[in-house]
Amino acid sequence: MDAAMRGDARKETPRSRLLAAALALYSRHGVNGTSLQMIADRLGVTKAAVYHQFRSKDAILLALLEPLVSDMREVVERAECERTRTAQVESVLTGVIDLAVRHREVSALMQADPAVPALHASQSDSAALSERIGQLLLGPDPEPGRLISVAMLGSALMMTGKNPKLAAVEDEELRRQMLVAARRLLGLRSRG
Amino acid sequence: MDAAMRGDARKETPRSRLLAAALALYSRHGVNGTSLQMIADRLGVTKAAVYHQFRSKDAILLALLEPLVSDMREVVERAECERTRTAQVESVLTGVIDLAVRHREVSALMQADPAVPALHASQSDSAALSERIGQLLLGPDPEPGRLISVAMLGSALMMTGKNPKLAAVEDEELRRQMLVAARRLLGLRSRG
DNA sequence: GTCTATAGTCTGATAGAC
DNA sequence: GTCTATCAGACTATAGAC
Repeated sequence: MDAAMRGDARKETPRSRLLAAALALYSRHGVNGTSLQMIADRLGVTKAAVYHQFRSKDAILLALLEPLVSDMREVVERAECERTRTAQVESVLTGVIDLAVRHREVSALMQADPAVPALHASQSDSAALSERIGQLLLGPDPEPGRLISVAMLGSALMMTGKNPKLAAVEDEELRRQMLVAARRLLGLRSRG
Repeated sequence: MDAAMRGDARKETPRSRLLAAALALYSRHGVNGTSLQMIADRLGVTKAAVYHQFRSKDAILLALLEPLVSDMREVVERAECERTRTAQVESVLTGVIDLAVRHREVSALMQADPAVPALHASQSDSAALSERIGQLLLGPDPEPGRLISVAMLGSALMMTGKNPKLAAVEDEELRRQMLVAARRLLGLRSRG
């Protein structure tokens, strides 16, 4: 794999440092509550230096969301290939929990920040992926109770990683416990 | 009860209309994504007319949160008076679900909007109430699994009401189903 | 890649007439 | 209670020197 690196995970570049700073500020103050000046100040540079890396503020948000959206698409498509309802639910549940844990902050941002739907009105639609995840968990003709359980699960999975009390919990532990709790919430038996 | 009305529920006043407009905009665009001009436009008046009702933008948000914060305090204080752990959990769970359903939009705002913690740094602290709710649900020396279940429950309860798929569900139905789901999530037996 | 400087717009908030 | 008019400051974004 060469210099074309995906997302922000590869190496310490000016771009990746900028994305990390932006994510921290977006998480705390929201996208609309964060100015380019704040991002520049945190990096110790000027606004113009920020604009050298990204052509607009939207582009920064898009770059932050892209790895998560990409992974979401993969999870959804894999789950939709399963042939039994049970296997679909199992696949999407483990997949989404894995996402939510690996991309803790970005998940909460995508779920809760009003700037995200405003942005994706024109871009690769995260809302459509969330919708497909919901459908996979709901199945056909869901009862009201199921509808409500799935709605609760959606918020819980995407927002929980942001909880400061869980900051010290390691990924594997968090993933395992969230899966157990999610199964209880949906009324699934634990896997033997 | 005379003209001194609490919150926004009492009657159709200019003030209550303004709060309703602000809540709708805050829910969709976030507090920081909503300008006073947008609120004024929605009411068909000018910004100056808005400033006649509220001395600042913060004051509008504070007025929106006040009824929820007040009800939260009542729920927490009542639950803390219970003498057994089981009764405490039962009390806080039913109380919070009732809140979250009655104040659907405001609950999501309080839980997720970055403007709320920024505001309550100086005002009657909703964060402290959320903390006490968490403590009541956790109990002393919680295991990691319990910690994570309660974190998930917190997000789920406060955010679920905002879900557009549940907009048509009536309060009583939503309350009942959320209680059942919350009990499953926490591993409590359903009440006979 | 980073800077200074600035354009043009919108922001929250105020003053004062009606 | 609502208006017009205005303020000072912050905002995103651009231009061009180094």
